[in-house]
Amino acid sequence: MPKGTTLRDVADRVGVSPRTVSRVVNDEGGFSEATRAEVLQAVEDLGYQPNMLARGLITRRSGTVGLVGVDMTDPFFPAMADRIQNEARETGRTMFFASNDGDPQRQAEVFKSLLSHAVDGVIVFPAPGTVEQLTAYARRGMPLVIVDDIVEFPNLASVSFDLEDGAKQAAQHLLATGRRRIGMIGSEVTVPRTRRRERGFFGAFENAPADAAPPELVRVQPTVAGGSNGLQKLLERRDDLDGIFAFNDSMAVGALRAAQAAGRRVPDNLAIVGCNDVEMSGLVSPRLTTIRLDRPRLSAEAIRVLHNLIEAPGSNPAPIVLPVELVVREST
Amino acid sequence: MPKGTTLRDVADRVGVSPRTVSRVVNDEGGFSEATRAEVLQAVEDLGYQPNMLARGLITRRSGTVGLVGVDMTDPFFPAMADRIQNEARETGRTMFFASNDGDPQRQAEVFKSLLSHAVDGVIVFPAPGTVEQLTAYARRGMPLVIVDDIVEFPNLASVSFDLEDGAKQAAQHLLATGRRRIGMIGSEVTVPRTRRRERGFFGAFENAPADAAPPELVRVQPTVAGGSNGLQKLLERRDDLDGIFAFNDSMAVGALRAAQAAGRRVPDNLAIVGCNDVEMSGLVSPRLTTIRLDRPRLSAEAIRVLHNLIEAPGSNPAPIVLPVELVVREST
DNA sequence: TTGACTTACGTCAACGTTGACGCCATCGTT
DNA sequence: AACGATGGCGTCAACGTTGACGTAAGTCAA
Repeated sequence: MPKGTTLRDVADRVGVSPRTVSRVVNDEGGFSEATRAEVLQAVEDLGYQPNMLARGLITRRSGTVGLVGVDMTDPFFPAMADRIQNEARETGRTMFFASNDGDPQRQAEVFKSLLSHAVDGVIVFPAPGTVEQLTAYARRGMPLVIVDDIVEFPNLASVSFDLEDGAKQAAQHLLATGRRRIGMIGSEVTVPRTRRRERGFFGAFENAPADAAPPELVRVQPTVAGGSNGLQKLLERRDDLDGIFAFNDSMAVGALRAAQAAGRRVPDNLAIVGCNDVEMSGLVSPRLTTIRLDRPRLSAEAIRVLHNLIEAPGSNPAPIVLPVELVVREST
Repeated sequence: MPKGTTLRDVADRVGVSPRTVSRVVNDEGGFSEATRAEVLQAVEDLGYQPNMLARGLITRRSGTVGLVGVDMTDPFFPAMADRIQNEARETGRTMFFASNDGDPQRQAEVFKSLLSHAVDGVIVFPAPGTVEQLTAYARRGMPLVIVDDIVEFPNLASVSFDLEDGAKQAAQHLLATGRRRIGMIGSEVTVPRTRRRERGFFGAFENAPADAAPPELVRVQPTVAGGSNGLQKLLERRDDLDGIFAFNDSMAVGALRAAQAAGRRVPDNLAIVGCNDVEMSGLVSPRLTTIRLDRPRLSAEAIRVLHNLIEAPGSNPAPIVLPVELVVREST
């Protein structure tokens, strides 16, 4: 990119020093109304745009934020990106966008490059097992918002859904609707945050009716196929199950299909609760009872706390855990 | 963000000048093997990361590219973003991401900020009627790739699908399968690039069988509802239509629904061809015959030509127009 | 009238890096 | 032995901006 108009060009045209132009452009005060008008006119005439690289070099603020996702093609991710980008624009920042593909190595590369570009802050969906990697960046002074996990650290905020409670609600709902032999199809990817769903699920049985059987758990791949597989495994283990909680909606759909293929009627002799409320869950038949996550709110909170962190470097905000809601549809 | 490790820090530790460290880091040559090893070791030890702001200030290359879309939540957009981001990373660049919401004003703001950040190049899905706005940036020296339109200008490349030919193929297919009273549901948003589909459609009738009726055209909103509406209008105008080409798949789905609601059997007494091959088109019943676009290829070409432009500033590459393919399914 | 304050600027250096250029050994050639 | 070429550095300035500080003129109160 060739040279653009600089403060000096504007200054020369008006007949003041570059410093005065800078003051006007940044509205710092310390100039007369007449000067202000002249400078702004010249800025307009010359099409002056401040050079963020030069500005950032000295202020250590580049006017950028980063969004690091796991996989851009994840269906709900673009919506989040859109919100964050719009919000960033309103505070005069431009958004970097990258994905870590769930790979710690790759995430490290991404963060290196973001650091190189002196981003003002980053919202990240962490790759599995990278909390340490991320806190290291927070320690170096990078304002960071971790989504989907609960972390406490200076310069770092975390925003997540209360899926422990969601899982508990799901299990309680199954119990409350009379199910007594309940299994969970969990994910074989077990990082702390995925464990929480299992914790909530088992927690619901602490004061369960006396005739409730001990809950069952299998762990499979978090996919539709995994869900089918998980249901089969559960039925092999105990073929009189009457209630299922699945780790996510994809797995619930898989379980639903496998149940129907095995001749079970849902919900009559098998109830299924999913988790995540992706669009798919309302389209299958029967429509899936699931845990609804308020994703727009998650985006909004993430941006809000990121801006707070940028304004108050080094602060240590409490983790934000957003409530979730059980949506009862046809599968229970 | 606080101060990080600089060239000077590395230089002091090794006992050379910052200039030498710079040479090693950028592999410019002009240093001994021993020095090189020492420097790289120190870089490693200190966790040195070059400051792209400082580097960009002097080289006028910031190591960033921009991707400007119309609407991030557009279903196929994230896939494109993903490819571009991955490709950019391989050439050591980070990707800015923004949307113009189809609004020229907003697009102008986005470009201003990208210019501020001295992006090395931008791939843009232009907001309607903004070709002039964009060529102005190309003239200022910003390497630009315009997607979905055909533009010739220095410093600017364009990549699009040959939808004129696609529309022609669609109409020819309808004719070849015996349809003789054919209508097109066009878009009421008519910028040059949307007109091309109409041109191709009408072009197919130039050497049509003698018994083919003159083609009909209505223009409606490019949505599912618009498609339904369009079909009704066409049938009011001429209720013996036996073939429809819709501007896009959403409209084709709308037309399909309206046709079924009006008691037509598709394809028996009304054939419908869509355009775009979005996922939806293979899921409706009957599955839609449509024009398939090779979007991964589009992404790849866009990135390729952008890199060419960045390497050869001021060049004026020929517009790239990618072939499209008619996919015959059940609706014809 | 004086001195402290304020307003409206200007000057200078610094941010971290690279381009341009210079310098001193060392080496091979004639 | 003298010479040019080359390798391996270092020095200096510049990129465009802002922080820190200086200063001259004007204002106001005592």
